[in-house]
Amino acid sequence: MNEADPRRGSASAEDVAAGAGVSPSTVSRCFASPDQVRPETRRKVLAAAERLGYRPNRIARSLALGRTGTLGLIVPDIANPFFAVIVKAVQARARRKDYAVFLADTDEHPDDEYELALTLARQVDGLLLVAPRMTGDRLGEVVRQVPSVAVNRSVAGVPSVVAPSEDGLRQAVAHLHALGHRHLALVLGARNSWSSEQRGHAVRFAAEQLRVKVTEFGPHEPKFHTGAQVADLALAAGATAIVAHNDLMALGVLSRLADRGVRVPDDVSVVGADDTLLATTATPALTTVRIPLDALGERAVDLMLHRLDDPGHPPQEVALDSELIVRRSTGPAPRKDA
Amino acid sequence: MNEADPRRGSASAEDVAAGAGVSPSTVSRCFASPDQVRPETRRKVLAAAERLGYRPNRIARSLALGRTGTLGLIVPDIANPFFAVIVKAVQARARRKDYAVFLADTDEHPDDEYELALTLARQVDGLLLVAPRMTGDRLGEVVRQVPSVAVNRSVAGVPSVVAPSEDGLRQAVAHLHALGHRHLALVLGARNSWSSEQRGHAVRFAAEQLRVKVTEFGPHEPKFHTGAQVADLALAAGATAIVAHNDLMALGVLSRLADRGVRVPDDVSVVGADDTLLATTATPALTTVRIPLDALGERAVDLMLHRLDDPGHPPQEVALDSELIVRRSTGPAPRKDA
DNA sequence: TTGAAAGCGTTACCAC
DNA sequence: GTGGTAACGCTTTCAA
Repeated sequence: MNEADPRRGSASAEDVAAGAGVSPSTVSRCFASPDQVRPETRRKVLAAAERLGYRPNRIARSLALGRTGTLGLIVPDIANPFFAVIVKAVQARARRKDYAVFLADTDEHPDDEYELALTLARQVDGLLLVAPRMTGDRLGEVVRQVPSVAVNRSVAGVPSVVAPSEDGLRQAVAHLHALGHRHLALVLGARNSWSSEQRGHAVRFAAEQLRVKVTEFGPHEPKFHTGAQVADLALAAGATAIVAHNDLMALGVLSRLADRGVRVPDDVSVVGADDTLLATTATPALTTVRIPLDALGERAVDLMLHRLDDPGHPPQEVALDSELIVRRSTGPAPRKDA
Repeated sequence: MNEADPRRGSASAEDVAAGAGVSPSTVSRCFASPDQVRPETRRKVLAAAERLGYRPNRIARSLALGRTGTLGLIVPDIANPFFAVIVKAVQARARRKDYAVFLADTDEHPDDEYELALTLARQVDGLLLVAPRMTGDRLGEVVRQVPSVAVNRSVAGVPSVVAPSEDGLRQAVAHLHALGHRHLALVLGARNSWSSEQRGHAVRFAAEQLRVKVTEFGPHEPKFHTGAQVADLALAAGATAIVAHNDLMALGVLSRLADRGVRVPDDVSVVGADDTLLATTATPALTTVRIPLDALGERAVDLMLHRLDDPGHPPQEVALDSELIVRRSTGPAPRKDA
């Protein structure tokens, strides 16, 4: 390596060693454990490193150490605001802890998810599986290969961090009940979605307690157009409030209702879930259940790192609270006799 | 390595070699260039590999090869739908080409961006810089260290892929003009935003050609609430159509208009830009200028890979077209005498 | 405190 | 076709 040419593939520890008149070992120590080297020597080395634009090669270090300083992150769909926020939080947290993040988007494809997990397994220290859609068996296999943490899916034996929407949804049903609604439509999400099932349960249970009638629709792909589709069915069923699996579907509902001239919240109330950007910017703004997505991501990283430090640790499940955020899209139920 | 224990840190090529009664070299060849090894031998090796759950260690391979099979991707903010779509496209394209993606979110912080780029430089084959905010000097430095492609920023000497919004905005103005609008409000974005200036120019120019009056507002932080704020001003100025810097601001406009009982598009037409998820899911759906974000991401990867294959290639700038997408939020101008 | 040398798992070159 | 060997850049004993 030519000193005057600090470009691609640039200086190695050996170059720096030569430049500082020390051995490569010492250079390594200067970066790994600076206090094991005499201050004067360290200065010399650091100067040479600076001059040569030296940065330790993480690849080589990984090979020597057996650790990569990298976390794998697998999400179903980054373009989904829900996951985007989690990704961002994970990214930020990991970086604070000096970890890089390998990102993989499965496009909601369970098979790809499994393959990706297996591939990533070998090149990361830990794997963060966000809302994994793969079967429990496969998940188990992945977990056996690499330290993993599941986000937003609870599986026995797998450390996970979830945000049960029970609290928020219970609040939502209570809110609607208080407004006089006695019949609500429940719009389910994807077929294999753990969170959809869980949300369904929560609504059903809360409604039963309050003697509110529930008509269910779905499971459906949690998309805008399926929301729109369900709006008509919900209306036909006579529901005065619609609780959607997520904000996106709620927006679909809103859109279709507007097309039909049905007023929100005067004629029908609509509730979303997740409190994504979509909910705040909708017209009317969506009443929704807020999931602390950033906290989800952060806790997942923390759990992972904790686990890496202490591999003997038993699997742990972290649960965060959700809460109802009331906005314009919900209002008093229309009077029957009106 | 115990044969019966194919778990973490599992079998190496040497283990497989032992199991198959061949040398490590042969094992390597079986995966790198299978046709250079006799079918029978290959079968033996593959069987042993299967049995041991062997997968080549990418880290070690990277070190030996000097290539990582990884692309670095740096974005200002993943939670921004605009960037999220690009990330997704890059991810998908890279994976098709057997590249993994290292993701870094800078949180719009130019200094972090620079540091991250330098760090990533050593562990990826190429760097994709999306809308980089760092200074030209630093950008140059990064580019000298690692093959890079800039997305949505055009810099001399740096290969890049950009999508000027001129076309789409010209179409937007023509569209409004054809509908009878003769006075439009132009809502600018951030003060130092290259794209805001560029978009402003495009609208002004097109409007001048068609003798459409333009009243400008801003520059403003490109947020929802600033859009809402401007709506009243635009109305007061007598504009019948509002062209916003991006979809988010357009939604702000929509929201405020709804609050005031102003109908869209009957009383006022609204146009956004970027065609993010927000535009499609708005009520009414937003007429907007589509930037082909996925194509932007894909082309960036292609450009990168092309460059890696042929390092002698001169920097190239790929420009993609933007186009107007007409949706419900625009309609005929209200008649003056009505 | 510092240096020499072995090793991490793979690939590539050169013999056989 | 296949095996031996060096090399990738770093960390880490073990001696000095």
